[in-house]
Amino acid sequence: MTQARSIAAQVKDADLVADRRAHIARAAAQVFRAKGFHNATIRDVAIAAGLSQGSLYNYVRSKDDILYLVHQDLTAGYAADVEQAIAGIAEPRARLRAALAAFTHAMAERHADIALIYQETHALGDESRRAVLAQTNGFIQRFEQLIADARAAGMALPGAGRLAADIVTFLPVMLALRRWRLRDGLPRDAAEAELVGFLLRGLGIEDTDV
Amino acid sequence: MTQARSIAAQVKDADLVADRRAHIARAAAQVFRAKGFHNATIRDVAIAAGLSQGSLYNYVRSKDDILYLVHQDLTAGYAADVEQAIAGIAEPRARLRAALAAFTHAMAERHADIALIYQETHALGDESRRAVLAQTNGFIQRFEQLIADARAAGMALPGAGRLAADIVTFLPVMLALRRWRLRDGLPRDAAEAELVGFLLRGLGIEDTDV
DNA sequence: GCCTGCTGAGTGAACGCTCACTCATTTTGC
DNA sequence: GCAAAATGAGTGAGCGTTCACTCAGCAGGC
Repeated sequence: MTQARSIAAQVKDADLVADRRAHIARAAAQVFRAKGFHNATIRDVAIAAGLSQGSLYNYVRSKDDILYLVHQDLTAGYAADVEQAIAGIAEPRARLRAALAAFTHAMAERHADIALIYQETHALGDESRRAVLAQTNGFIQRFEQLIADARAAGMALPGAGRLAADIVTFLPVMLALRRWRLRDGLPRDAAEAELVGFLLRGLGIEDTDV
Repeated sequence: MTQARSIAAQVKDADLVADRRAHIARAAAQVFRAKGFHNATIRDVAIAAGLSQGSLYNYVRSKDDILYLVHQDLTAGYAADVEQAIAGIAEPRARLRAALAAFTHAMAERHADIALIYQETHALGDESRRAVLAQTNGFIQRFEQLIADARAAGMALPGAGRLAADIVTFLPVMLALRRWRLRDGLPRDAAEAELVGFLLRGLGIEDTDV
């Protein structure tokens, strides 16, 4: 499902490669957030990562590889947030609710990274993009399952579960992509709460449930 | 509100300038959709518009100006769709419902343009971006008004109207930004209908209303 | 302890190419 | 005949990528 694309490295020490790539992904995300992918240069990334240009190319074959590493890292980041939030919860509707709240919170918290993903995914090469979308697809399917379970436990969702999973994993992205407008509105946690409320009503979970 | 940024032209005939700019915007949108803003060259745009590079620069000062024209044109496009859809409807809740349906349909219909906007707005220069966001802001405020009217007429919206306007003008964008996933799901009109239904439930409008 | 040779990561100047933008000249049309 | 508009070769800056070279650290022979 989450078919990771493997990247050949010049350097032979596998642990070193993994460490450096993680480091490169963090540094590059910072640079890309600040300047955008296209305006950022390999030199910028190398400096931010504390490497020389040449050395950088020992861990990565191209600028596209770097963008791919960034995507992988960020996507894994918010997915982990959600997993952690539902780890201890068994009741299906409470579980779904917790997942929605955690995802929504992650979108607000990581807004700059999320905006980066939505702006630059199209800049990935075909192979990289496919891999990243497969990863995202896996995440959405996780919600499909959560919704199916909640439904089995009595949630009155009208319509198809597949589209519902798309909706609940998309609306919260608003907190990242509409930041220019939301900055001047409600305080962040109030906006998060209202958004989750909207999603629950849309799904047919009454506030009195659970 | 929708503060248009004025662009100085080399050519003096104002009508000619307006005509050519509209033409350039359409041609450029086509090119940008196909190759992305950064990979598209001024040459590409000039050829698509049937102009020489030099002539293009008589109507536009920079590549940024072109992207700005594209944004203006596309944003005005879906806004006009919505206006047209609600033109003859007086009852506030029916009016809101029609606006939601029209906007949702426009997002599906114009998915490639919408994806372009969301991917490339960040590539605009500061001044251009501010102008474009002001234009979008005006559109969202239109929905704020529609929601306020529907509320006065009895819609049971919980929470703040400002955020609700953000939500209803954001969720349908999913039909453009998640096309890679939705393509394999429900047929387009079924997806649109379900999405509108979700929004109405979220807003507190019962299907039995109106 | 010391010398020698080897390994492999690190370096950054240089290459080759692309592209936004300019401008001297030509064409158009009134 | 002249002002307005169109032309497209030219310019120079910028960038991803490469590669010939450096050098720290280690193994092994004596």
